[in-house]
Amino acid sequence: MRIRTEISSQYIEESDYEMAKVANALSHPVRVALVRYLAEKNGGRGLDNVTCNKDLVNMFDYSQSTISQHVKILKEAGLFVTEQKDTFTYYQLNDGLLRSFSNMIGKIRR
Amino acid sequence: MRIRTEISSQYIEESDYEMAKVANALSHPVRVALVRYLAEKNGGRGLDNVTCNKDLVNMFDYSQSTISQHVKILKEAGLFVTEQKDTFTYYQLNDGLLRSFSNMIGKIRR
DNA sequence: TTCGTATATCGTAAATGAACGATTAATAAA
DNA sequence: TTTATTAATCGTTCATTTACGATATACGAA
Repeated sequence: MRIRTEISSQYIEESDYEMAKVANALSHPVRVALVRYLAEKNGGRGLDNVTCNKDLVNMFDYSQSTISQHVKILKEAGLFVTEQKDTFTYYQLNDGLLRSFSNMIGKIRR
Repeated sequence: MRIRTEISSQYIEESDYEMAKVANALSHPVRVALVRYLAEKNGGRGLDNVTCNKDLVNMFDYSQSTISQHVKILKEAGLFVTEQKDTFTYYQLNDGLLRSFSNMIGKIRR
């Protein structure tokens, strides 16, 4: 996402930037699948059911570094939150942001 | 959106590609604003109330060619539909796709 | 300590994206 | 016919993205 900052249109709102940020995180099929996988795996419960990086690498035919980078993008957008445990990094989906994103779409539509 | 096609993960689904395609179209704040503008301007009524390219160029501080390119991306994703009338190109929002996109998010969340 | 495992990060190549001015094509107005 | 307007497209420049292998770090196990 490369955005011009010098001149800002009077019409573009802060919420447009927020929406674009989340949409950007979801703009690659692997990242959509990663989100879906986490949503299917953990229903918002404790860490027992949460997925670590290794799981994701095994799940997708991409290298470890590529998965790590996709996860980083999801984290930076706020869709993934992480928790460290020994050498493992556990991921959880930020369902609140996903809901908020959905609400933003709804707001545009009505 | 640049995607590897040779090796396809067993986990990535067709719907992930569809979601990514729409998300990609919404991954720039100007395009989000364009969608919002059309949604606000036309409530799905006739062409009288629909917006042409010139309107958009006046609304946003971007060059005509840049707006045209953003519109093209929205059209290719299916979010904008167009109708020609004289030298004017009128745009309308494909609300059905926006709703369907929202539904896909809902499907992931539950 | 040494080895293996787990992840993040670096560096890189190729592809794509963003923004613009200039050009083109098509119609309307003069 | 000439001129102006609308909007798409071309060509260019520069930034970012994607994917990977290699490296670095950090911890646990042997």
